[in-house]
Amino acid sequence: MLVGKLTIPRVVLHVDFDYFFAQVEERENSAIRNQPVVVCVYSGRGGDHGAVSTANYVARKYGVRSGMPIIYAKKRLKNVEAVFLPVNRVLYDKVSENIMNVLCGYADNFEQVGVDEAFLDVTKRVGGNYERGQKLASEIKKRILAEEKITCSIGVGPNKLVAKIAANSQKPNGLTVVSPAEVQSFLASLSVRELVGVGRKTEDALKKLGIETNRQLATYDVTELISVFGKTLGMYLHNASLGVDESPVEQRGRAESVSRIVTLKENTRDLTVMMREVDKLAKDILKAVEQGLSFRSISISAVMEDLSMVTRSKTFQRPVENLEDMKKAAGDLLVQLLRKETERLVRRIGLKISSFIEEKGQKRLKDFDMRVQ
DNA sequence: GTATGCTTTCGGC
DNA sequence: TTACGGCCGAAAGCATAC
Repeated sequence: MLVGKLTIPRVVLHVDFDYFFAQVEERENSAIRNQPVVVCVYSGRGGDHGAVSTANYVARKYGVRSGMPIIYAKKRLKNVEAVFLPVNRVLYDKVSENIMNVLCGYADNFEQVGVDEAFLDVTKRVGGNYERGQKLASEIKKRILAEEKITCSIGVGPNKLVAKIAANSQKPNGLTVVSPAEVQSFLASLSVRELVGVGRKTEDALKKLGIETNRQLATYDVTELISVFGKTLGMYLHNASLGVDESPVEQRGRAESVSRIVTLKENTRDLTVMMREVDKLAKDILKAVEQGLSFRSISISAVMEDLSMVTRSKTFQRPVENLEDMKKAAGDLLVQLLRKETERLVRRIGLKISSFIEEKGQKRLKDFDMRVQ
């Protein structure tokens, strides 16, 4: 108890850019502000084939959602003057970079998550004070609006888990502060599904124990949880339900995987046609991977005509050396996959690499440098 | 048993 | 009535190691 009083609580911010891609488009053309704006990924099949990436809140009012087929969104907006735009990743990435640079300047520790989210540990600069934390969050919102004309939603809490749930609780343009004293009552009534680490299966398993809310999870016997979910997940669930999360805010390293996927011109089972695409994907992936980095895992995925996805992957003992080896492995996996999938046609084809390792020469040099210092 | 690593599928944006 | 991207990391299921 004494320790608790002497320890300064952490102050962590989760910043989430509101309906990011569509908001950037609104910014670029303020005339569309009050109309439904739907940012789309058009596939290579022409017309309105493709899916919705992001929609602004005006469009959401009409039921438009991320991942929805474009044609379906159009139906919902047929009586309204709506704006459909193709994704412009180069632009969004630039805006994201600018904002991330601003955010970075406000943090003791900074962790970017994807293109439109970040965690900031600001404990030191606010002296563990939540009123100052709230002020800082408010200042950050103003600054981002001033510099980049973008609104965001911020959650403030004693750790990443609570900060993220807080940010999610009020959108768009929200600011939600959950001080350490408020954590338990804030979480109590929320579904366990809000916790990072609880997917559909875990949710179902918890439901079987009669647990649906964090309150129920928090009061459930922890040894019982461990006997059902194992030590790691059991302890995690217990702590998370109480808003306890010690994971540090820290800069992420490189991505753990790099993948590309493409929609075929038409559904097929023709290996030659598919390998032509795999060749392009492989080259594209290698271009995107930094020099001196190699990988041990290759995965091929096929989205079938009914949109179900099937994947095959292989992890090698030694790094994959070149494009030829990569294509060979991918081809073997694809053949393997098609031997199992004997009926359905393939609609989309994807390739992924993972299990990255520094190349030997480089690593040794780095280790040596460390040692002589 | 639990931890760890690999494979496959899921889900958020 | 149907309709459907691209990317990432998380989740889940398993096999094997400890």
